[in-house]
Amino acid sequence: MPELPEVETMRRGVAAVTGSRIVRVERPACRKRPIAISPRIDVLNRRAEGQQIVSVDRIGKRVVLRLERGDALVIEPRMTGLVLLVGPPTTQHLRLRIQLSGGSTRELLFWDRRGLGTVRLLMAREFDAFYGPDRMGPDALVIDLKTLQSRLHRSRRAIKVALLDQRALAGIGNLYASEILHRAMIDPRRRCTGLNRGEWQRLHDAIREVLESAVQCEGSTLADGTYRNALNEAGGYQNHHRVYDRANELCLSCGEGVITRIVQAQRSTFYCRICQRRTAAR
DNA sequence: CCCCAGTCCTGCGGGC
DNA sequence: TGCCCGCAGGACTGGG
Repeated sequence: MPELPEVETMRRGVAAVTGSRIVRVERPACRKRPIAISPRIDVLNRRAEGQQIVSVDRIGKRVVLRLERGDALVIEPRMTGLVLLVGPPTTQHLRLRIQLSGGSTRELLFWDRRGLGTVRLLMAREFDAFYGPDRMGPDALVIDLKTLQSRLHRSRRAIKVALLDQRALAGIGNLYASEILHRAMIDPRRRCTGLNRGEWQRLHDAIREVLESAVQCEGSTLADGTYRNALNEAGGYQNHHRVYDRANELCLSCGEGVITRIVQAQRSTFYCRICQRRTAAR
């Protein structure tokens, strides 16, 4: 679930580790199947030990700790992962403990209930193979209209599906894709090729507006309560959701349309049949 | 190029 | 009451 706003909140929450040094990275004893860590933890430690963290960045939906020798420790929370500075929600799902020195923070934690998250230490020359421009599009928070349009307008896919393509633009996931298209008043089933100039403009505005508000609210904590910021506090943007997980409820914008749930590319899409009326272009 | 189905994983809730 | 099954969707892979 963590998408751009949640991961950006995590990044900001742990940015204070900048300047600290990595003492040791360890996997706490955990009855669950271990998450994917590369390279092996002993090799990772040999490379990372003693290195200073020079910045905490975000690339798409990942938190990136840049190290002084050019390495990058990339944390990918996927569905249920959290990057934390304080005690985790449960000890049994604590996956990684990064011990630090030289700053105000003693340790940085990675917690993940489902264990789909990954952690990898990449050397500078490896980085682009994983997260270079061939693999990751421009960040959704800063992409400009022309770039957005040029990256998507030739695609024959439905716009909702295309927005999830991290090579086209990075950061949007299933929840925000529905919210963005509702704000832009575009039917999620429309093909990219059929969108007109005004619709691209509305889409670009909506991407910016939805993601910026969600970042301000520190992300969305859904009913399962999993997502938390670095201090284990819930986000607030769930109170601003207009369509996500609201199937069969009335649209909060027009007050008449019923929110419909459909499945696209094996994922739920929510939209208002009235606000997001399909046009002839399909 | 694009699309789809399968894979990983855990906790929850519906149905019987 | 208890158990099974399907679902949630991040990213990736293999096949058409």
